[in-house]
Amino acid sequence: MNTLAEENYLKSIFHLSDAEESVSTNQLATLLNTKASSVTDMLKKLADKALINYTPYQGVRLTLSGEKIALNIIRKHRLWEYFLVEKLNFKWDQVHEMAEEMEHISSNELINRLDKFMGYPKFDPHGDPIPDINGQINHHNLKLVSAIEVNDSGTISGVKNHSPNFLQYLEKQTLTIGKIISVIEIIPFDQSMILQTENKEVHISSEVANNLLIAL
Amino acid sequence: MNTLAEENYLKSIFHLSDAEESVSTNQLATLLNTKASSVTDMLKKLADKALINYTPYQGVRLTLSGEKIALNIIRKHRLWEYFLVEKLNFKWDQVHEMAEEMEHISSNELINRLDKFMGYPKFDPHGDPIPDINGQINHHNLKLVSAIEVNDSGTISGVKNHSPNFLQYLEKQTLTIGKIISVIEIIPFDQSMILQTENKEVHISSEVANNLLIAL
DNA sequence: TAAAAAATTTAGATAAGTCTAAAAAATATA
DNA sequence: TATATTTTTTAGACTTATCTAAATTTTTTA
Ligand SMILES: [Mn+2]
Ligand SMILES: [Mn+2]
Ligand SMILES: [Mn+2]
Ligand SMILES: [Mn+2]
Repeated sequence: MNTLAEENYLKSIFHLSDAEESVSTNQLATLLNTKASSVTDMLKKLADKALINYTPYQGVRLTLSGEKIALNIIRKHRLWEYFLVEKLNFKWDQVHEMAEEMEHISSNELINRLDKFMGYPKFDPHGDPIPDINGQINHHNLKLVSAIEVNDSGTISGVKNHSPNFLQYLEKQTLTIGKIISVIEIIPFDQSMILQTENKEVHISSEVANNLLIAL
Repeated sequence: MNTLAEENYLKSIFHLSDAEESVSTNQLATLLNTKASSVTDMLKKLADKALINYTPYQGVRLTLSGEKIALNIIRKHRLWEYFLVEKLNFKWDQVHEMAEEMEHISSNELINRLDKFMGYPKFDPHGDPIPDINGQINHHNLKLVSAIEVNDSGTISGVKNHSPNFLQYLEKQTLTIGKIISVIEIIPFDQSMILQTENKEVHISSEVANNLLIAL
């Protein structure tokens, strides 16, 4: 199988990938908190294993088999996060680091039984979709709160930033997954927003609005 | 903290330790499926970290802090095995390899919550006692089935061998943890034994009797 | 479009954990 | 108790994943 380091690279390439551009060495170095030269070494290894398409200086894309592995790791990560929150009563800001370790437990039989045990959840505690056993993801159409307008309302459904600091702040403002909000006012000076939540008015900065996802 | 390899060495030293003798390099090499020279290297490292007392050529013993770490890993191993059997419905012969990986998940908060979630079980699926949060073990007094006599009876409470082959055999003979048996006859020629189980008579070899533990 | 800047790769080192082969120490045996 | 055998350690090498510094390629900018 693949080493822990290889799995982390594949997952990071997946997260950085989009339809247009390929993923650069520096993007990976930043995300993985390592040096560009280390990334280059690993890219050669992953290319040898046919998990990525890599042309020196041209960045990298996952092959189909690389993407399959990445999706399986993300599936494991999100199912373990769900387990930690729903079964062991952790808060949503406490589970990411643990899941970073647990996602590398190799048994697929284990993860499939865990999935069943929890009733096949579709989203993790941060609103991210959980890939099913075949790697299928249930995308839903989310917008950044910063991109909606006064009087628009909807359900908070995801976060772009997963840092404990941010998640704890949202918790305090009752801006958590599933909560319904509407936009009362947008301050032109700094693009900060005044929101109506289920129980109070909340004033959020544009940075916060830029990292919060909503289903209209 | 400690690496995965260090944790596995500490656990193995613990399992091989007894009151009298210290653990030898070769014993460790055999159990860990590695070479004696590799063991020597690691023993130096663990001694530098004050986790073992090591004198070249004289074998090794855990220090108090080494033992604490070993017991914590064993606690994790056995709690995860319990989880896999009781919550995810694995059989007792399927869980050891998975637990070998899961015992290295670092969070103690996680394992303590898992313990609570499962109702603080005292024994793992193989009858082995689960150390509590302070490393205390609930020893109970078990005898090898090979050491008891005709007409003795008791409850099957543990196994010395954990191989899937052996466990599957026991399952087939309904010689599983908690079952009550009594000795009908011991064949002098080969020390094999005829046992009365709850629903049938079973004839077991002396090898089997030597790996099965009973509470009288 | 040539020079400067930025991004990426190569070269050479290092640390952890393993190995084989050889040397040294401990133990068994005659 | 000397010699043979077994056990253990040492020496030197290899692999994985990382690093720094230097070289190379690409991109930007004047
Ligand atoms: Mn996460
Ligand atoms: Mn998540
Ligand atoms: Mn086990
Ligand atoms: Mn067990």
